[in-house]
Amino acid sequence: MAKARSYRLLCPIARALDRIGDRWTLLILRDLHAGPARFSELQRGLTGIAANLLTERLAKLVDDGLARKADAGHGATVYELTALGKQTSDIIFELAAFGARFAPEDDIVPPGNLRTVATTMGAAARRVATPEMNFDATVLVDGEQMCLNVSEGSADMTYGECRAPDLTFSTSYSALLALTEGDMDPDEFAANHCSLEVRSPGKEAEFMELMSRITDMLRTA
Amino acid sequence: MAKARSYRLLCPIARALDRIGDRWTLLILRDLHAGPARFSELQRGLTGIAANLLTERLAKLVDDGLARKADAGHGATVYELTALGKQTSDIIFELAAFGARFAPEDDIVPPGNLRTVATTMGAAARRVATPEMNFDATVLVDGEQMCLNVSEGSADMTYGECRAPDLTFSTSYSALLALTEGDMDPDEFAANHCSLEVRSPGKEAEFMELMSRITDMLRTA
DNA sequence: CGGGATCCGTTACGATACTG
DNA sequence: CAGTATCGTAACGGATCCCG
Repeated sequence: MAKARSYRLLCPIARALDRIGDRWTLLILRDLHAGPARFSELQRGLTGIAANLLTERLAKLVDDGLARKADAGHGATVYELTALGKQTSDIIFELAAFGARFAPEDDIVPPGNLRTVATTMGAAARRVATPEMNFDATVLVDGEQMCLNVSEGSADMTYGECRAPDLTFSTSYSALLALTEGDMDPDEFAANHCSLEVRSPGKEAEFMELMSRITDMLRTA
Repeated sequence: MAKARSYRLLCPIARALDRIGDRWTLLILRDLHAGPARFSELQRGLTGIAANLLTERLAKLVDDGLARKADAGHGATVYELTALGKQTSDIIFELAAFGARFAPEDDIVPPGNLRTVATTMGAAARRVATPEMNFDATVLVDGEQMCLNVSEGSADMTYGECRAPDLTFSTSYSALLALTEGDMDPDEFAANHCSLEVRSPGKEAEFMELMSRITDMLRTA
């Protein structure tokens, strides 16, 4: 592997950046935080990353112990975070919270999948979940399925199917964006831009409370 | 200004990285978090950044509203963070906390000044200060002076002189490193590798408690 | 078809030299 | 002191090809 450009400075921030500061690396981590993913799935979510760069970045992440290759059956391999890699969650969240302060530019391109949404909401949920909250929910955004598990003050959001959800929440990406950018108020969102199918009665209050805290936290300042 | 490489993705993390994700930018912010700095002071702290890159990055930070040029008197100009730029403090801290998990490599170069120490300790202090703590301290590391202000649960650490410190704390960078890397235990540090000169009696307990919390938080895992 | 490797034009970086 | 100018080198981005 080519010895990448590195700061090699005696500073913890520089040491962190030597591992995750390269172009694309943090966005790859972002998608991996939504759960294990195949090469092509990552490539799709990162709209426009060159294949060789994705290869190179993944190799470095594996080499540094932040990710690993795993067998997903059927001869397919997936990349997933190691325990060390998962510790980047707070960095990812702080970046998302800071980035949420800026309105999107005009000529932006939407990501090829919504792993970014799962990661951002999951990291936010981890910050605002209370010990009393306890549920599993399917979250559908534009038909893409994610699974939110909350228990004992901890939260985890994965891109993909949910096994035994207490409820299913559906909405659209554009409505979520309008909500966090302050272009739509929460009542309007709750009334006309999402739907809730409850399987375990009583859980919907917990869920909506969490959603409200998440969007508060990610609102454009 | 050359239109820099940018992700232009519909994702808050990408929006953040479009502003602060370029090489060197986060390290420049790191040094600016220690207080206003002149061009040459930044250049020294970043050991080896090319002058044109520093120029370019500073221009972009100013353009994006994270920093500004200010008059420091005597015809000197300094760069300083804006309110928006100060909001990167949590990102910086999370990077430092993550980077602290890795031991320094062998062939690293020490920074030209200790602004990195001021920033890292300041960001950590902001996380662990309690509302009961209230003091101003001069911190001397290898003779470089920094000023730590703590009041009402908030904390701020600036590189430079302190006006009316309640106490003066002296130590060396190598001792601090050994402490956070677990190569020296806190008692040994307190006994033989630092000294404390107290001006306002009673404040030293608060200070040492804060120091202990900071090093706990930054200890290599 | 998924998971890369290889090639090549373009852009950014890094070092040094130079200027107001 | 605070940058600008220049230029060789390394990284990126897009495309194409390879292999199971």
